[in-house]
Amino acid sequence: MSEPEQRSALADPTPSADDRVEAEISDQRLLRGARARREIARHAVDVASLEGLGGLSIGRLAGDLGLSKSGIATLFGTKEKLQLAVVASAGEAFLDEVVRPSRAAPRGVARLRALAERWITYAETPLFAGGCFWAANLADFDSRPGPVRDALLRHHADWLALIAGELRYAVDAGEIAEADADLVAFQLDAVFTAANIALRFGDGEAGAKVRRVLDGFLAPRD
Amino acid sequence: MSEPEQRSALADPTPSADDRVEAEISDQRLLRGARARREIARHAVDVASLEGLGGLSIGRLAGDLGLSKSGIATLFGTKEKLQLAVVASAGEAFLDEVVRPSRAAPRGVARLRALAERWITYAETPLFAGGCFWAANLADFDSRPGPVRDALLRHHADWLALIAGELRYAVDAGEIAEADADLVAFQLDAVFTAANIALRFGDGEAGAKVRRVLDGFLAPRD
DNA sequence: AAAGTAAACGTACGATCGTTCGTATGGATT
DNA sequence: AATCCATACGAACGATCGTACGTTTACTTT
Repeated sequence: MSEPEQRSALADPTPSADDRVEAEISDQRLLRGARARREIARHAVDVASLEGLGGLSIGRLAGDLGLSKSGIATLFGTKEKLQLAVVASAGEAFLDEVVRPSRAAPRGVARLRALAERWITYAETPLFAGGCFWAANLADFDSRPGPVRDALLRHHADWLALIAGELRYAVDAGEIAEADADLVAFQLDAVFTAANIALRFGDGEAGAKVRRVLDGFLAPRD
Repeated sequence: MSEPEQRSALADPTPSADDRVEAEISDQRLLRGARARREIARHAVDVASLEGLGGLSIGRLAGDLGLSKSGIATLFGTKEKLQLAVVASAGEAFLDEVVRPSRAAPRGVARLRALAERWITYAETPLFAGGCFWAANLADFDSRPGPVRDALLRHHADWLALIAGELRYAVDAGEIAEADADLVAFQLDAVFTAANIALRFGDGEAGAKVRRVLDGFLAPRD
């Protein structure tokens, strides 16, 4: 199984993690399974962003994808493992859509703005049919202990750490005034999440609100 | 059916709405039904704050309360009506626990602080076993059109309007510097929601974070 | 006293849930 | 060539879901 480990997927470099994994597979059977798992998980992310991870059902997925219920069941073994695969897939997509592109921008304020713009696009686009996958599921699982909750929490912590890190960089570089990076990151994430919900409820100004809040925090120091 | 109407329950005065309704009932049968409905809905709020409104099941409630499934079904007619009753009950509880007590404080900054303190207690206390009922369910239903979504949205809009109103008062009274009340309300609500999730994930400092953010917004003008 | 109505229950329905078993197929290993 | 293994399926399982029907009980109305 090699060892992908779990040290902050959001900070990890290297393009497209599971493509690399698939490239190492020589056995055609395992490759087929890996592809099938990936495709199923990707569709499941859409469903879960709409109905929630808890509302996911194997039968629903089978119907959507024209597969058999038992086929999906054998591929993932158990529903919880399916949910974990869905979380991992959503993490990959988030990495590709939001985090990685922002690395083109220089660290600090510029990268924070890039992250925000990417995030707004990510939340507005029906990439995930139901909006932000994390916002939809963190609340669902916050009172439901288990591996799925842990995985969601881990991603959230990584995301907060990513924002706080850029904020600290911006402070150290003198781009913005001294500030409690963790608290500001907390606020920014809160605004992201609230904007996602506002978007889902038809508030077309949600993106603009995010930009205005961000402007407030990233004002040049004097 | 008299006419309770729906003009911003959060702004409405008068103590304890459904007690008043019950007082007007002379028919013992209807009174019994009203009481039963109320008790079921109250327990369902707890369950829904834990598992979500979507995860609510009549059978589960029947088991918890020692009633029959069909008994509950007849009392509410349909599951959607049950969900609406649960939303209404949660609104009443929120009104009693957070909004009404804060009216003891004078309008403006003082009342905002009172609201925040009340909210922190409300989120920390296992009044609702799973934390903030609204935070748990707004995300669930944001992509699920229907009366339940509308009811949740209505409450959320009332809540935002309540905060924004106090902010405007504080600005007009010269307590705080000029600010976009709607945007600040948006941010405060976002922080409340994020703090609720943080609390659910064991972050003991969530309450402190809310206070620090609030302090930032309520700093005296100059 | 008779008729009517709402609450509460038991039972049953069709549907869907997650999971398991047996089996067939095709690639890998020996 | 024979053996092993992972994918994929059909079928079936026990459980639970929301809902509907019929009946009993208690209270109100006529």
